[in-house]
Amino acid sequence: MIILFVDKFSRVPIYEQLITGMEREITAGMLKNGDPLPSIRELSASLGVNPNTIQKAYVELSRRGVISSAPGSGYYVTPTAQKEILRTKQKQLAELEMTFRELAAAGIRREQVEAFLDRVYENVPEKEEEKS
Amino acid sequence: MIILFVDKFSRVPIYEQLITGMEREITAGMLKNGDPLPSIRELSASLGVNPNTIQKAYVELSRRGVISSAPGSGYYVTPTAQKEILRTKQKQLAELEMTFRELAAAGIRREQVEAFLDRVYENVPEKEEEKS
Amino acid sequence: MIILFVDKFSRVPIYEQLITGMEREITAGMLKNGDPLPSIRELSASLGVNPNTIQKAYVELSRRGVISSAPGSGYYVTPTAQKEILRTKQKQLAELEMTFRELAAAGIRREQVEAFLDRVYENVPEKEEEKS
Amino acid sequence: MIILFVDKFSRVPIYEQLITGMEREITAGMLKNGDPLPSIRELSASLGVNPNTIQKAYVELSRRGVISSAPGSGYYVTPTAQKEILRTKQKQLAELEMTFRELAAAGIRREQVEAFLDRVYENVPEKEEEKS
DNA sequence: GTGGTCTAGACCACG
DNA sequence: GTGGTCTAGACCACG
Repeated sequence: MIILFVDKFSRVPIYEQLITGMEREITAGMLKNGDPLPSIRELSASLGVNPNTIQKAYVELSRRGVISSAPGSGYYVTPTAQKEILRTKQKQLAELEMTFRELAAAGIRREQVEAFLDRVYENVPEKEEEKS
Repeated sequence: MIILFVDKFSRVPIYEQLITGMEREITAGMLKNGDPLPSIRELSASLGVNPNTIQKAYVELSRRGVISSAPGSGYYVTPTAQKEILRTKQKQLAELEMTFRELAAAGIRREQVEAFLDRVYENVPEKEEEKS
Repeated sequence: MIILFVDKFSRVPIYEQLITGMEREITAGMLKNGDPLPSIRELSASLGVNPNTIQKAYVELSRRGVISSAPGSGYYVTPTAQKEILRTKQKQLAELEMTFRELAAAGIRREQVEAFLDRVYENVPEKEEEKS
Repeated sequence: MIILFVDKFSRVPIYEQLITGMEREITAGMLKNGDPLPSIRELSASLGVNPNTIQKAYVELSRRGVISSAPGSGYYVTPTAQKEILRTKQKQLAELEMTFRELAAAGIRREQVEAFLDRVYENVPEKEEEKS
């Protein structure tokens, strides 16, 4: 059972929230290689989100190689999903470099960032190498 | 002499670029307590940006307590500017917690983040206590 | 049905009149938690006020936590709207302290202020506790 | 010795601050019937305020009958100053009626306003009838 | 000169 | 449809 939430008041577009949510389901192992994704109309109904918005998220996830559509039978998780997600996350990290330079320049010390990371990484399990 | 650049084609709104740029000028010590900012019209002309856009940035910086307007006379850096900037940057860091949890969950290991931080913090001078 | 009036010739800026008017609608119970506000274009048309001016008011109300924008869908009254409005009004009262000290110093006696308050508070209903 | 302060960062125009300040000097008895006001150039120098701004305040105070100019010899306090000041303050109070209605409608209870007035009126001496 | 407000109109992303 | 950003240009009060 997939659990996704969308916050329509967020400045993050809903389709991006959907992408992030699906990626989370996959990295958490709730959705595995070959598993079917909920149909667009199903997810649209359960989340109260416009079908076009679901569609947009699915198309983008397909573009990234995380999911794939089998004509007539919906979307399913690809074998390379985990790897592709990791790749986009690494790109995201790289894009934060300018932001962190600003933080550092404003006086935020590395120790504070380390404390922040301690919070983030507590309880993060060592990810065994899964080739999925 | 203030050096600001704006990229009109960036997906980051111009007024946000201006806010970040002014904050950088202040944290870098190019603009100090009591210093006047360039007038709206002046900056508008030198950057080729509409005065309304400059004003939007100045108003937001005022709201944050970084600058203050003396109507009829212009905008000035407040005594608490450095502190207010640090405060907003700390808030920005806190808001990145979810993002980093996603990165961690996707398999980005702490060592990789530390390498990232090494790059960010090389050449960041120890900020001496400035009381002004 | 929302009833707002703006006086274009007032020395009070239109966007401030809009803020006060919306707050009045909410405190009067005409707009409740979760209710959508009129869209910017709609209100612009019905009041004969430029959309930018409407937006300026909406943005300030958002900043105060009274309303919230759901991009692509519109603005909505927040659950905490009543509380936030009360908070800003209390701040407004506090800011009148200097003004009243001047009145008192000039010889306006407390009895006269009490008579003034009698007029203000006649017909003000006891506000029952509304949890929403 | 007259003590006036102006805050160039206030949204209250400087010339209004000057008017209020002069009225305060008079109601406090620092300036009495017939006393000369500081010359415009003198006050301009001591406050660091544009002479035109001082002039504007003096003209408005003259209009209200609080001060009067003797051609060639500057401005002085009129015999009716106290009375005129009281009159304008009463008008100011009346103009606050709408504001207070909004406060009341938002849920600010009369008891809270009374507490506010307690603070304002503590230490306000009973003003004996001075015809000046 | 300065900032503050407002209009008119355009273009964009998002749903 | 919705809001968000931006430009161009005007007018005003204030100093």
